[in-house]
Amino acid sequence: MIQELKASYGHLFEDELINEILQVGTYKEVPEGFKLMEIGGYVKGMPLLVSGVIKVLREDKNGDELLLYYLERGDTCSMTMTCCMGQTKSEIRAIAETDTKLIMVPVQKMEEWTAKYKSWRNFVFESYHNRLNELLQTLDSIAFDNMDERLLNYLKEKARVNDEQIIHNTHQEIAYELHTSRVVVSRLLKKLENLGKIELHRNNIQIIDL
Amino acid sequence: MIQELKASYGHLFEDELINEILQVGTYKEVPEGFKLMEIGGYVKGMPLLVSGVIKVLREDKNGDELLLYYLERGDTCSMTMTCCMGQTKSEIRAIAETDTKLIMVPVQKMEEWTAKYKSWRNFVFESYHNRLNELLQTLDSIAFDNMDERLLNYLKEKARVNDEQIIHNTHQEIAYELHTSRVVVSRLLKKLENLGKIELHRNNIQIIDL
DNA sequence: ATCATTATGTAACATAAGTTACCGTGAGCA
DNA sequence: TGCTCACGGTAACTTATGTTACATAATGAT
Repeated sequence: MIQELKASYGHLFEDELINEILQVGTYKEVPEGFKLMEIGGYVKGMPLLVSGVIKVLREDKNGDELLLYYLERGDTCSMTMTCCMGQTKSEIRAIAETDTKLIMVPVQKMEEWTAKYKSWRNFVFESYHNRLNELLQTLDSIAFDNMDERLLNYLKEKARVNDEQIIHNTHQEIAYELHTSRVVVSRLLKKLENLGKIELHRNNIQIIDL
Repeated sequence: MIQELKASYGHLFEDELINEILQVGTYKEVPEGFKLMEIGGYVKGMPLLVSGVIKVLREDKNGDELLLYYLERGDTCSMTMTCCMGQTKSEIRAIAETDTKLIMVPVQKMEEWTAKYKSWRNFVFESYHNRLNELLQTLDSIAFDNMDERLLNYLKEKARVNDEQIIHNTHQEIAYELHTSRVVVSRLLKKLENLGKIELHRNNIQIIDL
């Protein structure tokens, strides 16, 4: 755990804080698809992401989803922080996009460290900053872009976080995360294929040139 | 200034912090329509809202706007906070929806007080929490609702923050804040009038029963 | 090999929203 | 009074997206 922690957070936190984290934090590995947080659920710990990717989703009245953003190494979940503090329920769902390693820190420490460590304060504020900006970007995309642009962004982002030129998803799954229908996704993907930007295969999409 | 501050924040902050705010803060009154923050602008102070309403807007590539949410008494601008800390530019525009009174606090104090005062920490975190949730609600509305529902929400929210049953806006202005066209707004407003929910007049809308 | 299941392709149609155009009305002003 | 102009009403049309339906292809299980 100590190597993992230092590798991802050593440049951010002073040694004393690193030691505190080691004492109270618990190391956790979760497989792809693991649900880390459910809407309406209470939060007991705050996750520090060591490796892997977590996708954060929002749900509509019918139970359908919408992808908000990804969390990556060095990130933490701001929603969790706010929830911890206020003892309120989670507004989002968090699912491991890939196999993921993380360190869980008990909620109480969060407040304590904010007073005690400047580096922790910076980390927390920067974290909020990043999450707010990512939410804004998502909102831009939904409010201002057509579905074809959103799909293109989705493919790019997915390829980036997974560091792969092949998207391992069905059209149905993509439709679900973009909150649209399978037919629409198939239609637009076919257009992208005809433009030579991607190649469509069963269960996966090969990115040629986005 | 001291009465204003105590009235809006006295129950939140300890006396010592109130005194610090009085020493370094500057009292400001701005008229309706005043631009408090521009996209791309740097932030020198953090606003504590004493009275009035501020609307927070996002801009698309073409320079058209979208209303994100309102700030009210007791609120502060989380975007400002994050910007201050990171010395980054503003991602949003803030305009006084009504005549507004506020106290501006220099950025440097923000960090200092976070270490020093528990009540300030709570205030800052709660503020982030509220803003994140409001952004999520806005996002829900845009991602999941049709324009008629968004319009309805808009009217309700506008009536609420201005504490009035008459909306003093042209259809064009409403269209602008919802990021749609005047014709669409007129069309949907007429529907609402036919349903007996509102009455349309020149330059204003009388709310009957939303 | 046969069959069931799942993924994808595609047509045909429905609907919400955006666009263009034109008109009437009321407010303010010369 | 009459002119101008901003505001709002509405028709007609386009486009993006959602929906339904069905066909075909790939996969895996038996």
